[in-house]
Amino acid sequence: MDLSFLEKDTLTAAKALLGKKITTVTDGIVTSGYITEVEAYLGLEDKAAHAYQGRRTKKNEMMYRSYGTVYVYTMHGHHCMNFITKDECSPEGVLIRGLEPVEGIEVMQARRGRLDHLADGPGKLTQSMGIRRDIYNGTRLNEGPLTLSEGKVPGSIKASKRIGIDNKEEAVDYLYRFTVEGNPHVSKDRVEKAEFNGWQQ
DNA sequence: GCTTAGATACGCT
DNA sequence: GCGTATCTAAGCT
Repeated sequence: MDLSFLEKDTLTAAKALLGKKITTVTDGIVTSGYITEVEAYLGLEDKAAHAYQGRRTKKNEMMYRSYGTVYVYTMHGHHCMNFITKDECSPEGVLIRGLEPVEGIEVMQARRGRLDHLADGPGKLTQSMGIRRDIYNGTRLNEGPLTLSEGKVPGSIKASKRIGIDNKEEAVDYLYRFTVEGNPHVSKDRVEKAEFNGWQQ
């Protein structure tokens, strides 16, 4: 699919990613899901971002690549995945935080060691889809093991505060987290489940 | 079902 | 050493 929507504005790109389908092939096994939850991280001026004030380290180097790059990092023994937006001068990206599983559900269950809550959190979805830093970090969408394609369209999009970024002063209040309203495959929130999981018909 | 505490390990300094 | 854009299980209701 055409990825140029990732080039312009990160907040718009974040919302546009909701409903898109992610497909991974790890160890020859296919898994896929629709994106239900994302967060935007706006580089230089965002105190919660890894690249705040142009901070550049080995870890966040991939944030300084152009749109369509995959950035994976580890924390607390888990992996988190971002899709980079914009260009080399704008270290911005979108953290993928939730997926509604579609294909390879049995594999996802095996990788997670449980039957549900397979991808309703950033560490959970990387685990169930086999996304590891050593394989995926620095790859590009649709040119490597990860494919982005059209999927569903959200009925309505809900904006909220980002998760897990206490101690980041005013940045904690930015409404840079976006979820598909009524979809249960999201972290934290208590969701009143909607018809069709909140997707347009 | 909800809230909380503690485990966790990796990359970077 | 230390900080971390997390997860799980326990304990309660």
